[in-house]
Amino acid sequence: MKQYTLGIEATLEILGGKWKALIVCQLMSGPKRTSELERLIPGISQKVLIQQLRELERDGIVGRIDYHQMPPKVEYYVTDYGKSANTIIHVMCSWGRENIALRKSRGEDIDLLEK
Amino acid sequence: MKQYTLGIEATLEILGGKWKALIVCQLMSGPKRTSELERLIPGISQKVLIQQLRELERDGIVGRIDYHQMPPKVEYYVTDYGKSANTIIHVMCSWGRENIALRKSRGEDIDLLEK
DNA sequence: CCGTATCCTAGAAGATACTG
DNA sequence: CAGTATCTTCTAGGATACGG
Repeated sequence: MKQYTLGIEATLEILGGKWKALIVCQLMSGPKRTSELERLIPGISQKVLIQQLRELERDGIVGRIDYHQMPPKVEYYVTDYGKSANTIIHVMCSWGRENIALRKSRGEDIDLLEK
Repeated sequence: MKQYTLGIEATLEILGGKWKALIVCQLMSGPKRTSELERLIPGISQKVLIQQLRELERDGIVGRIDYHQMPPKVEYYVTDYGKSANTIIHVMCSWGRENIALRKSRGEDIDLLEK
C-alpha cells in the first residue's frame, strides 16, 4: 500500500524532475516530433528525452503517434488527461518569468529567451 | 550570463526537487518549528530538511525566526514573496489529490492521508 | 529520424554521531 | 531542540556508440 500524506507528492512523482514539466510545457502548444522536442529543449539528451516521454506516457500525460514511415516519423502530444495539468504548467511558467524579471531588476546577470 | 529558455526552469530551480514544494506547502498554513516540520514530513531527514530550508531562505521564499531561548526555539514561515507561489503549491496539491483519487478508483493500492 | 544499450559520474539524499 | 559534520548510498541524468 502506497501512502501519500499530501496530494503534492503525487504531482511531483509525475511531473517532477529536471525535464518533465518542461517537456509537457512544450507539448502544450501542440504535438511535436522527437527531433523538434530535442531542439526546443536545449541541453536534454536524446536518451533522457525518450525516457521521460515513456514515463509521461505511462502516467497518461502524453500520447505517442507512430506514422510508420521511412524515415521514421513519430509525434508526441498531451492527452486529455494531461491537459488537466495545464494550470500547473501555466502557473509555473508565469511565476518563473516574474521571478527572473525580479532578479534581473536586482542586477543579476540572467536572461530569459521566452517572450 | 545565465540563460533560461522558459520561465518554468527558474521555478524548478527554486521549488523543484523532492522536498521543497512539500515544505513550502506545510508552511503555507502558518509558521512551524523545525521539529514540527520533521513530524509533518515523514521520511525527510533532519539534515536534508535544514538544507532545503536554507536554500528556500536564500531564494527569498521562507524566513527564519530564532527566539534565542534555551532550549532552542526556531520558526520558519513563508515570506511575502514566497506567498506569491501560493497558487503553484495549491494547484499542485489539488491536482495530485485528484490524480490519487483517479488511480484509486482504478484499483491501485494507494491512499492519501490528507483530507 | 527514432530509439536502444552501455557505461559512467555528480550530486541528492540517507544514516549516524556529535555539539551548544 | 536545532543544527553541524562525516560518511555512505543511490539514482537521475549525461556521454557515447550503435541499429532499424
